[in-house]
Amino acid sequence: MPETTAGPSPRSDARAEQRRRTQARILAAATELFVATGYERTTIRAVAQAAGVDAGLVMHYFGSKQALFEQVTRGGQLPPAPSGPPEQIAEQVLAQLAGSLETEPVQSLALLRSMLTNPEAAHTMGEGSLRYRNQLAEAINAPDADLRAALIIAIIVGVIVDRHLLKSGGLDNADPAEITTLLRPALRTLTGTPGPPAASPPPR
Amino acid sequence: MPETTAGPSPRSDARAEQRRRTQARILAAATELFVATGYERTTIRAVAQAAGVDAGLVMHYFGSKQALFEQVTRGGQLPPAPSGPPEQIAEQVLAQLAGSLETEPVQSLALLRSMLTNPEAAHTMGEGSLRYRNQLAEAINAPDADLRAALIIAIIVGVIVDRHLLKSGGLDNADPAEITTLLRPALRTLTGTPGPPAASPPPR
DNA sequence: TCCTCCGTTCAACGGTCGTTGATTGAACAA
DNA sequence: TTGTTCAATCAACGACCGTTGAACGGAGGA
Repeated sequence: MPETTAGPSPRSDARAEQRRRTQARILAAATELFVATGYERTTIRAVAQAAGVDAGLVMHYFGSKQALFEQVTRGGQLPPAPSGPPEQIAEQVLAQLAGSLETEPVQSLALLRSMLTNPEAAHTMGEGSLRYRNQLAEAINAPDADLRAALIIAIIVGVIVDRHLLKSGGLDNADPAEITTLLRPALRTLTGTPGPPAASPPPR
Repeated sequence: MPETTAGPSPRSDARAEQRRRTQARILAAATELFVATGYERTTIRAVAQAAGVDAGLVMHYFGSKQALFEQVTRGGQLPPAPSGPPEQIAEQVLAQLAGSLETEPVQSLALLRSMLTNPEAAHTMGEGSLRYRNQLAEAINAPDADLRAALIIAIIVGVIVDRHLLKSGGLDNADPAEITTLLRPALRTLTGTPGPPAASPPPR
């Protein structure tokens, strides 16, 4: 028994390093498979093979398939909800969307794809989404702000689903800048655009 | 052997009637389960039990689980793509969306939910969606009509997914009329609204 | 050196899945 | 009636799943 009770081997331990590396490899393989094929089709054995280890080791480290999935999605944080003056909300949402279009937020994708078949995943994302939506609604000063916020989220979800999950939707390979440019006027009709009279002159 | 070779027993056959009824019951149960839980979690045994028959009978009538699924989604037809003057396209899309918000198009939902986990389903809907998108793009006269059409579809998909599949999205229980009212200006920014100078005066 | 720890593998379990083929029993034709 | 057809059931198969517990083997401390 070691002398200190306040930590797992403070000295440099080659085995602990190896353990961490293997865990990370398993987590990476699991993330990739969950995103690619969803919760149901992803098997512990496939994750283990992709990580180059035995299936039993995955169980030993993560306890169960469900726990592994939760560990994967734990890393996927929603971006901070937009705030500030209403005319900037659309810009913030568009900026976040642009980021999601270029570099895939793999954890969120795993959650999104899996929540359609896995009730646990639906619950996990449902909570995060609710917080984001409430903050978004708060930033929109309108009597129907809740519905407007829900629609904005629905649009974002639709674009991400279309691009990353349904590969044949027509938004794959599209330029993120063009997408945001076309989406800007549409989102502004939902965020309020209160003050300025002539907001978006259509190019004609 | 009957006298006519041109049809399966033209006289009233109680067995044929019973057979048709059972097949319909299986198909209804399968549709409901595919929509509710997706392709992977739907088992032949569960379908059979919900229809009050044996699992073997489902196989005998439909051949395989995949064939049963295709039979279910075969009935789900996309609405005719909008056409006519650009300023009416948004209205036609909104009208179709309103219909989808009130009475669930169960076959399309089964496809939509399952295509996120089942590659075959993704391919099936990908074809139908492509036709719809091309027609929609043709009705929009703009250099980036293809991308605009894809975005319109993405928005519709997002709204339907949010309302019917992710139950916690904030669009469930929302009034379809309110949804379409809020979505109208947003869609008009995508369909073009070409001629008239002052198209949509924001309520102020 | 011997002993212990621990990352890792291995074989196997109970269960469920899609699928199959033999079998039953009632409705039909003769 | 007798024989045939066919909707429907039943038991079982092989495969794969998540999960478990015993066993192996190299590294670290004595």
